[in-house]
Amino acid sequence: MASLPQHAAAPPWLAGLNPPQQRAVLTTEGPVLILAGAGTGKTRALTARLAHILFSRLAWPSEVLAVTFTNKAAREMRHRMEVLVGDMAEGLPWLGTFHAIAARMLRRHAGLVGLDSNFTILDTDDQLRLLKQVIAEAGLEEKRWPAKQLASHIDRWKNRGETPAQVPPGEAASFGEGRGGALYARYQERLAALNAADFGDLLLHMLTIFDQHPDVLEDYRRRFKYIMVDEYQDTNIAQYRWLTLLAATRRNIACVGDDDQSIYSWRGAEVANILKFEKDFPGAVVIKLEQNYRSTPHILAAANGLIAHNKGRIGKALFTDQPGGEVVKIIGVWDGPEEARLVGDAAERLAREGASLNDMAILVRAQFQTRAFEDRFVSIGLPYKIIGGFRFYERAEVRDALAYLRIVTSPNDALAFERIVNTPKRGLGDKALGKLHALARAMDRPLPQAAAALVETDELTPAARRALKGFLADIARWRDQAEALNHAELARVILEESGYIAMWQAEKSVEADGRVENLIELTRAMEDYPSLTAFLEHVSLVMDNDASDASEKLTIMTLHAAKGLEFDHVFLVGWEEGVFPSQRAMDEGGSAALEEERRLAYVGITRAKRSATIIHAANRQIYGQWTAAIPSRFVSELPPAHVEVTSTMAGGPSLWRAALANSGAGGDPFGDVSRGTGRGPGWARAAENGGMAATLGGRGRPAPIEVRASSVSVGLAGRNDVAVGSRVLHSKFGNGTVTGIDGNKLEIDFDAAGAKRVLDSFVEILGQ
DNA sequence: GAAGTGACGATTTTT
DNA sequence: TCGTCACTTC
Repeated sequence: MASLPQHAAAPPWLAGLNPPQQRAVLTTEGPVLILAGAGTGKTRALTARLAHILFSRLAWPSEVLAVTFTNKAAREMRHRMEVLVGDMAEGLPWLGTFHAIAARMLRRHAGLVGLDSNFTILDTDDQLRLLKQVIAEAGLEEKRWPAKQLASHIDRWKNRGETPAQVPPGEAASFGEGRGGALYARYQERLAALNAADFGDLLLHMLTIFDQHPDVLEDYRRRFKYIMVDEYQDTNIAQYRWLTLLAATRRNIACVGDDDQSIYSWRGAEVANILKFEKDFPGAVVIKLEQNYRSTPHILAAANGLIAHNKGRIGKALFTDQPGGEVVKIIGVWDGPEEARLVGDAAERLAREGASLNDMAILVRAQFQTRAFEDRFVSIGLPYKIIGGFRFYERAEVRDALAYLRIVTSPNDALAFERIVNTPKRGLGDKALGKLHALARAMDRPLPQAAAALVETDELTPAARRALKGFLADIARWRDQAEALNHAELARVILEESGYIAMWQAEKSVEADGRVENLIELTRAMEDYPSLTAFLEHVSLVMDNDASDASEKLTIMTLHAAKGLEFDHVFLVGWEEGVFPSQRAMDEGGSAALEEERRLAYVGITRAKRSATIIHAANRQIYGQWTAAIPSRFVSELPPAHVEVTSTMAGGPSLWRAALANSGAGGDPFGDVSRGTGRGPGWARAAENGGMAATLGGRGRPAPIEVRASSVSVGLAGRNDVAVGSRVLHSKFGNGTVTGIDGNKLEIDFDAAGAKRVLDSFVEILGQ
């Protein structure tokens, strides 16, 4: 208490903040909605606000609830707090993701919902396997009623905070011959029996506890003097209810968000939450952060102009003090491969001019678009990384390894047991496992206990019995060793002795090598945690995979994954109707979905600090079909004063102008393409012999340099310098011998990577 | 229990 | 088109 900030001098945490940011920091009492546009220093204001509360002794660190969506955001906030307030940040026990905080709470009150405080947190994979069992048990056909679909229903219900009893009957009936609700209820029973909770349960159980035990709620209400929420536009109904319950008495809640960046409605996020904030919290102060510190004026103007086409926004307009800058480039190209070539060239040019590849990103709408870029960059040797796809802890081998660890720490973890009982193969097939399941059900005991009983009987064949007995003995031995060994060491012992790592080492493929590496990395990562339990809690809640790689790489990722990031140079590719905005999204969600797609475009543009390049192709291969495409409607929604439209096609600009003026059907130049030449192999040939050019109004352009569709006949795209037996070099897989030729595809037996099919344009002949 | 075959379907993804 | 998954076949 010695040095309370003086009112006369501005406290240090306000230094460098603009007036609205300062207001966001200083308005601590009562509900506050901070509308923070892209690049307006949101995190900075949020951390300063937290520092202000702590330094001004308005609350102790343990009395502040600060919630984020991702671990990354939580980590970043904690890190910034450490810089601002030093040690005090360590005492911020309630800074974390919704799930991490809810899990922490739930462990304290688990008994109130029939769980033990050491309950396991299931991930999607466990959840799915459990649901499969529930569906099978109900006598439903798995084919007609896929577990995945039930999982998404249950997810949706949980996102809305609905227990089985609260699901609207009509909706519950829509799955499994009217039994959706019963299946949900049964699933919850099974979870309770397993002493497990899925992600959705973490919050749902807390809501149940708050409803049924007002004293618990009251306790938290008293504790949290200040509540802060990041990315408020992404909250779902359960999170919203959880927050409003906690904030009800003190009403010191500050929500930060941007309705224009709401892109997760398909995951249960309710933009409505942010739109109705003032209604929920009468007297709320609304602060808009609109000064952008990231992008140049043209980029901002383009983004503003685009998002202005959305209705139902709170409304705000970003501005910047920055001068000058380039306009947003819009480039029309012939097809996907050309798009990749163009981006590759542009990236190399920027790199030559001194830019770092780390400061460039290609943003795609959907994962399938990454492929063309990967192909191109592999062939020209441009370093790139693709963000997304499988995360480290979702990989099968990592999950198997974790199951081994789980079965050692929690003897009754049936799901873990089931996962690895026959991995590696121990000769325990369907028959043996069937008996095991039957016994477990008859005994009404967890699987591992049934296994212990089963080996004492003659039920199993001698071989199976021996195998199961051996496996149980292994587990018991590891459990004993757990006390003596450090947990990372224990993990290594387990992976060795179980034969698990040997199983992958025995397999000669690049994937298997990668898996072995992942297992080694896993045991290494364990060393960063004090105990096995701490590590397991970490992996169930902190599923991110920050592969820190020092080398410079161009980033390829989805628009969704790019939210919150920034790059000097951004390439926005595939801006075609159907691709972006996504046809599927629009089919499913109508005009609301279109607006969300537009917000996604807005997020994309606002990632760019110095340059934004939008590309659209006239022809695109989707699911193997060549399709003529017209430029995205978003292209024509960009304010003309801030963009420059070009095309790489002869006679292009005028055609594209026509397309821009009328991006609907009728007048677009590519309508002719689809009618005139159809699709498939014929297309490529037409392009080759000029037939395509003719349909484009006689102004031909050279055929695409690299038509690589495998449907193109050998004579067109195949190369004649390779033969079976040729030694070749591939930029990704190294040296190998050609074992077969199929058009422009080669079958190659790589020395290191094994047999693969690759495109001939990717290999270099080494001589016979 | 491995390997081959045919049907199917295919956004966005965090925890 | 291509990858996944369930199911057949040796």
